[in-house]
Amino acid sequence: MDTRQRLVETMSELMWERGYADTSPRDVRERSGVGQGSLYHHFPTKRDLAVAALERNIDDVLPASSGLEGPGDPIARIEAYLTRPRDALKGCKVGRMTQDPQVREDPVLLAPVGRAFAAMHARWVRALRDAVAAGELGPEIDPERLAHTLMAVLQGGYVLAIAHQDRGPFDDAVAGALDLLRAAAPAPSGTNRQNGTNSEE
Amino acid sequence: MDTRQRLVETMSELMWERGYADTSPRDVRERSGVGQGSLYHHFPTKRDLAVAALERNIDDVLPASSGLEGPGDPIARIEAYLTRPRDALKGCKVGRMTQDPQVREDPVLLAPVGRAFAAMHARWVRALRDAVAAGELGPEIDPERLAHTLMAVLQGGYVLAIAHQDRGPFDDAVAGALDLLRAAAPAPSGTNRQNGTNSEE
DNA sequence: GTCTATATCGGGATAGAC
DNA sequence: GTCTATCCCGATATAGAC
Repeated sequence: MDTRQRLVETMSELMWERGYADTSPRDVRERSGVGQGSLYHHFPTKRDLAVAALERNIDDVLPASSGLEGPGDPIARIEAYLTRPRDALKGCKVGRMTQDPQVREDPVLLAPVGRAFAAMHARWVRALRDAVAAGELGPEIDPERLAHTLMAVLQGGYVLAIAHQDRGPFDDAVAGALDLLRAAAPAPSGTNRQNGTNSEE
Repeated sequence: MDTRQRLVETMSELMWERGYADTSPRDVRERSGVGQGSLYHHFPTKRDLAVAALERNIDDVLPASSGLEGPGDPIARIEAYLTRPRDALKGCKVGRMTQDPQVREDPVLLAPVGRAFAAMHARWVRALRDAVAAGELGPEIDPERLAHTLMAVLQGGYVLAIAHQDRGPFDDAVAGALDLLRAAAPAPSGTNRQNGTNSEE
């Protein structure tokens, strides 16, 4: 791995762990082993390095959601994505940035975050539309809204987990959302949840 | 308002706006107009001031949720609390703390946050239990879980709003949660949502 | 490209007079 | 209780040699 890559990689880690404002060029140098001259050769400012690191973190997180558009039963895809393993106490690499004062105030840093959330939202919307089309969610469900709701459950779940220093609340938040999705499923007759197939009666 | 109060008040504002790590004693002095000597007379360290400010912010936020334990229809109380006016782009005074690296690492600062979330959770649980008891939510609903889910919707809604620099996603997240709650309501025969009273048929 | 040296500034206090 | 002065350190670079 070349120097530039090492810098980006290290900055990405630190931004996940400590955010942008609280990560210093010194921290990056020390963890990466890259010297002062090299750092400022590759990235004229801390902010430039942060932009690269942020893009990297986004590229790291977005692909994980590709399963939402997968083939397969829409609700199963949604459930699979919601319950995929996550380090609840570390939080979201991307969502975290929204709480960093120096990121919030800097359109250049905030823009990629906005784009990433928009891309996630689009995926959610497609999956939820599929679920409505498949009759797994009632027609009264608005996929655009519900997409935001479910993204919020994840982002907020991290907040709860960190506040309690316990991943339980995160898991609860997700499980509660799934309970609600199942309870909201149209079930004209019989509420058998064991059989996910769309048997025609 | 005396000096000490002014310091706490100002620190509270700044912690809401910028968090703990990124707020300096200097910022506090400049906004409050309190001199250097006074500041360190009342609070030996920045951290001590932060603890006081944090408690203040918690006392500011918690009472707003008292309506959850209302009298009145449980689902109406829940809806009223979820839709109460909030400044989505500023975020939660208390939840914000969980993303501040220096707060996360400091048990003394994190503890009040954990207690506040636990208190909120308890209120949510009581309201949701009431809703189940009133037959407004199905018996398959677990109030403990759903409480975390709904708290996460709010906390995560702030994240979405800031990422998009638009309160729309926050409102969507809340509205989507309400849609789901209504869709999940037991409706043995007929799905009339206009009439929220518990008519005995 | 990388190294070492140097510079400026603000953060977070402490000291002691009034 | 409040004021002014002072201190040390780390953040964020810049300079110029190798």
